[in-house]
Amino acid sequence: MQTYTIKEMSKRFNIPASTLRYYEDLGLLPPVERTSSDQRIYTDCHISRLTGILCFKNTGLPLAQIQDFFRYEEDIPGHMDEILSLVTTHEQDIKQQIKEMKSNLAHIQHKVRYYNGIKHAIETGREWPCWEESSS
Amino acid sequence: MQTYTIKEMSKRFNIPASTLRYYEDLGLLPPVERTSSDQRIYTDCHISRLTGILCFKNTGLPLAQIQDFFRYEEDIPGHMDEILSLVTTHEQDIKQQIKEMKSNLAHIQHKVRYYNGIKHAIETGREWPCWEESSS
DNA sequence: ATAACACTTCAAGTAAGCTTGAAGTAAAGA
DNA sequence: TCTTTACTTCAAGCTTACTTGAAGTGTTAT
Repeated sequence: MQTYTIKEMSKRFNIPASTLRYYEDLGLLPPVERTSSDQRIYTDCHISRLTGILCFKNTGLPLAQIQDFFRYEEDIPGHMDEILSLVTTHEQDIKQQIKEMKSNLAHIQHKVRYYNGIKHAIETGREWPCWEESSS
Repeated sequence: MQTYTIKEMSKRFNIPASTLRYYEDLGLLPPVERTSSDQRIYTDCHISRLTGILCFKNTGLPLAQIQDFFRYEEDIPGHMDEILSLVTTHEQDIKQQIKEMKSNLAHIQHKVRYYNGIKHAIETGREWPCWEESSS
């Protein structure tokens, strides 16, 4: 069975070892085995759990709700409604976030074009280009 | 000239009045005029500034960098490089965020389908549907 | 006029999510 | 063997972004 040290996990997921310990303290990660000298030994089950955690976390779900999700998952039939409510709500939330992101991206891109226009005008010593307005 | 009370601004942008005062303290909002009894009078310039702030903030730019941006904007020719670096960096950042969001959305949607499958199996009293695997 | 409510300042408090430091143990290389 | 390096725990500290509370002033409704 494949195992991983805390350092390997840290590199693989690009998060500090301290954060891995913190998540374990919170109960977000399932119990981690130890070597005789108390060093953590992670397995593929931690890999997949951490992947799940980061998928939720990176889309803005608070750690407390991520915790809820994995607690519900211990007894799926007993928590069907909570689980489905959590994931479908979060699905809608992500869709909304993407929409807003795209709209905001358009605004930022407008600014990029605007300032590039000014920069070009300054460099070529020409007059202020009046064909575009301030964006902020 | 159109003016707005703090309450109107609060409703319009759906942020508490205390946050508007806080942004003003930080210098994120340009100086706000007052009535004889010291109540804030916002104008369209605050509307557009706040729109800009929220566009940055909602895409994850920290308030400190938003502050930088608006300080740079006071003297655009003197800060061309900083401004362009800030906005283009942030543009790339948002694009990356959207990409990751979409990928994470796909994962969450997989979970939604997975748990809906289980729910259906439970409700119809049928056996566990083996055609789909755990997703977390 | 008097109560209720909205606004003001300013300092202190809160919440989330880590991060750091001290003090100790253990393995690995010169 | 000695030193460097990596890990350990646990509590305390930090950062960001607000939020709340106290104490006071002003405005509005009955």
